[in-house]
Amino acid sequence: MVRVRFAPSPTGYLHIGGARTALFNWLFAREHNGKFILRIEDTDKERSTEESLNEILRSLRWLGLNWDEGPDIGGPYGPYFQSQRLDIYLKYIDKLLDENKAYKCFCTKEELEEERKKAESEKRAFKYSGKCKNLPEYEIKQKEQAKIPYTVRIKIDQEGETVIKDKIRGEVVFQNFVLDDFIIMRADKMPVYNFVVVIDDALMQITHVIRGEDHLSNTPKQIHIYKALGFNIPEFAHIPLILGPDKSKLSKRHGETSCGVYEKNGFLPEAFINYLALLGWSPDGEKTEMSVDEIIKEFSLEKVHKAGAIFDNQKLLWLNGVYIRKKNINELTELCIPYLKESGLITDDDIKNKYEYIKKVVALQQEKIKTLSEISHLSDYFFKDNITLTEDAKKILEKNKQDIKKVIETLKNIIIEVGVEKSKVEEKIRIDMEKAGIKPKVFMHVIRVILTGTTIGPGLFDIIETLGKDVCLKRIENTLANDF
RNA sequence: GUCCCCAUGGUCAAGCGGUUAAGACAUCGCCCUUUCAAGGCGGUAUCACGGGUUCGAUUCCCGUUGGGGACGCCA
Repeated sequence: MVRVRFAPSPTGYLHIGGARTALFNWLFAREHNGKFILRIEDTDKERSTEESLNEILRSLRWLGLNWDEGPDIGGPYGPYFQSQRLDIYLKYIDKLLDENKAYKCFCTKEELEEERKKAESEKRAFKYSGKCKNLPEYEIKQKEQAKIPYTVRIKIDQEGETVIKDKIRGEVVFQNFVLDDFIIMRADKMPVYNFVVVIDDALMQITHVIRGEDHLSNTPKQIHIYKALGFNIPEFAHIPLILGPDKSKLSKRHGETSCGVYEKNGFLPEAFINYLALLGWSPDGEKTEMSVDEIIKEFSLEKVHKAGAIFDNQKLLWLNGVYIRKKNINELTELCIPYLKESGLITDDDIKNKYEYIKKVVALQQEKIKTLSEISHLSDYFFKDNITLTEDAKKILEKNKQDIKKVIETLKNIIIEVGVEKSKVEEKIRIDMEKAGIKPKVFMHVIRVILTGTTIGPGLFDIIETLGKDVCLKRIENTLANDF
């Protein structure tokens, strides 16, 4: 049975890199009918918050990455908060101490800091001196009685090498002498990440550890702990990092990295998943639009790339547009309504009373919007009483100054006479404008501008029909009042 | 600095010893068109470098260079 896990620490929102790590784990679990486990790494009490936790869970749910065991739903290997597993960790610390595989270290932070500086000035890598490794028993007792704080270090045999079997990178070899007797428990009795992660993965029966490449160099440390404790070593898969445009690890300084913000900005989860899955992985390089089911079916760790991939907002935006265009209009309307409401274009009453109108507007904009949030600024003239002209719109009027009055009056008569039904009004406009000696390009542009205030938008006759007779006539009168 | 990982167009990427080196995004033309999109057609653009191995290297090996990551009593 495949068991994988995603283990975020609740010290902030779920960022893009985390989301993709979660996604790859989830895909692997679903593909193999395994379990996807969510574990919260909240041993850093200072920085962990409840809000962060909720935000992370929210984003995972938004993406549809459902977990089989986790903090909110429990499971047979709980608890799923590391902060609730302290006694377990301490038990294993004691075990290593008893078996003489670890020792207490009374060195202070200051002492270590000095050694570290010294190593740096001598241009060599810092390694713990091993000063406390062979303290005589009586000295340890003495120090303990004197309540001198201590950390616990694991003994690392300097001979030999540690081989990581990685499903993506093959065998990665580290010489053991690059490691020192590293700390596994802090002076405040809190075990460190590299220790607890091993205990949890072992006890939770994790079979495959799929995580970011930034953890690759932690892995030899963890393997030593697995071995010291006699645990089975899981398979590893270190996935390439997501990079910013400058090719360094994607982070805040590259711009927006929070999943939650992508949601707010009107990205669709299916588009986001599709894009993320194809970052660092591709089934054949051919497919770019894939449903979640297809991705699950095709996913394999062996086809994951080794090199990091730059996050390309532009391509994500394009893909989001593809998904928006594929949405059926009822669903899309529902998705757009919150954005229209938030920008003050519609009220709860409008949603009840003018639903069909809203839907028409959304349908007209469907092929233009790349994110849901774009619906608002593209559609304001459908909802506002008074429109304002953009700079480009003003230019159009300026350019066609001498014809404006004729165009508008002709239009007014047409609407009064035949109404606004698309087919009728189009035919009539074309005929009457020609009679009046006005070129299509001129009247089309002028009408668009006086009805919408902008030079861009859906088809003109769609606009007229959707706005309706009253609104069209009102905007015509307003323009005539301006006296050209 | 030490250790580790990586290297096909601007970006995502196919390729797994013999190819005119796919495809997508972006970009640039053209078409469609009342505008903006969408769509259609076409163009520009890639194997980091140097050695091997081989009849033949983008592909295998070794170096160089370049990029990245890790080196905490953070996770």
